[in-house]
Amino acid sequence: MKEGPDIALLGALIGDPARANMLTSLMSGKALTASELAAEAGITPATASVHLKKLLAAALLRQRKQGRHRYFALADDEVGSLLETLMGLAAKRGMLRTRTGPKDPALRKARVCYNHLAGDLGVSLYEGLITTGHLREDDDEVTLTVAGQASMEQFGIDVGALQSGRRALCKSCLDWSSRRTHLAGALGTALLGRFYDLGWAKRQEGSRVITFSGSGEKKLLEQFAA
Amino acid sequence: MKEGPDIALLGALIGDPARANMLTSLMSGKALTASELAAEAGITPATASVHLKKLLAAALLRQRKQGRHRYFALADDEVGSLLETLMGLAAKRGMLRTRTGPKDPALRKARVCYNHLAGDLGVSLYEGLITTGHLREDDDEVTLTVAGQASMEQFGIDVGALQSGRRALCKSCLDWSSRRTHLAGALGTALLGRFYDLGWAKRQEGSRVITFSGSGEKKLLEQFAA
DNA sequence: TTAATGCTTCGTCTATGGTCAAACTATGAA
DNA sequence: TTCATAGTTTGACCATAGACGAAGCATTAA
Repeated sequence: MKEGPDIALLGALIGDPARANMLTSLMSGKALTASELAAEAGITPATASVHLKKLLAAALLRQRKQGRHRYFALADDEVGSLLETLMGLAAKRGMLRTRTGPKDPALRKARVCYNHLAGDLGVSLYEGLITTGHLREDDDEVTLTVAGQASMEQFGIDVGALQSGRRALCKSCLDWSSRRTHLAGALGTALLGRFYDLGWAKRQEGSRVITFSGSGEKKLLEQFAA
Repeated sequence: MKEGPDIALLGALIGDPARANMLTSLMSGKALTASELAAEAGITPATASVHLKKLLAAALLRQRKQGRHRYFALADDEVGSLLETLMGLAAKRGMLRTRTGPKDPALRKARVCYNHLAGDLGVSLYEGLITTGHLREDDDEVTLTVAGQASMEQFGIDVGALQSGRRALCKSCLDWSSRRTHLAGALGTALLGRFYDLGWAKRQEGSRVITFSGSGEKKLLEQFAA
């Protein structure tokens, strides 16, 4: 038996349905209160409190006190990517949650995946960037080409600043609704932010759905998926 | 509650210590038998069997039957990367396993697998026989060529007698230490027997380790892996 | 102060699921 | 054939941990 990191601890943490629901809800990047998370998981506040305590202890979540509320959010991007990886694999294996709820086609079209664009539009964006030569895919590695960098700068994204950070510039992320890949990483986040700034899209309150205006969607496809 | 992939299922699967140990052991890419995995996890074969069944059902592992053994390996690279992500995060969070155990490098070099030679030397032998045209591989079928038969006769092996038996003359066998194939079947057994007879190697008492003399190893490689 | 809300802690209950021994099946060797 | 080894299945046992209600803090508003 070798020594090494204990993945069982992490797995068990994610392996409880209530906690998994909480984590999934937090993948939008938005911070939620303890009560909201309890409702999201379908448990009483008392039980939720126990779960949140464990998630905090493992540093999967961070907490911010604000008045009588406690807001919880994913601890960092790494936790987000781990959850994304898990969802991708679960989707491929056909492991779907059975609990029914409002079926949401909007969620399938465009939503935040942690903090970048996912859904059909996210996939279109990604594939458009590939075919137009802005991105290159080699063996699961995704890189921004010179032409792509120029195009991004022109679109109002400071690629140099993004590259200087610790975070990977480009990363592919498996989309669970369409089972195809979309763009994650610092660039993915920056692009989504720019879409907000330009008024092309905005996030629906308390949901992971992103609503694009008619013209916004059109411009997005023209610009990147032509 | 939204619909989506069920990451709790995956998490719970990885969250059990015994299963986590098995998965971690398989991260080298090597295939291991059910018994070996049981030992790795520190549980009885019965319990291991239950766990392996679950991991197979979730398509986290794939299985290859080989004689009395069942070799298990990670299903694909995606499972591997998920585990790596988990280990990375666990390491960063300071979640470390403490259990330690011995690992035998001699076992890795040369050992008996049933009655034939396995380990690095076994793999070298097999690959040498292929490249020198003594063996031919077609779609998991392994056959001795005419040139190979002559060479074996010259080496002191009565191929005709082996062929008359019920047992298959040549068979490939997956090597767990290098995850490559080596030679099994009647010919594999006969070759190992000849190595013993010639004094090139002998079997260590009460162990699966085979010790080759310096000259024996050299002659083996000269003869078959030149 | 009092009341209301948000959340946590405590005590208890319960069920899920991991564990093993023993019996059984399957494959190979003698 | 008979024996040995590898692995699975079954059934019983039991520990873990997730669930809730009630009570206890903490913060805000009046």
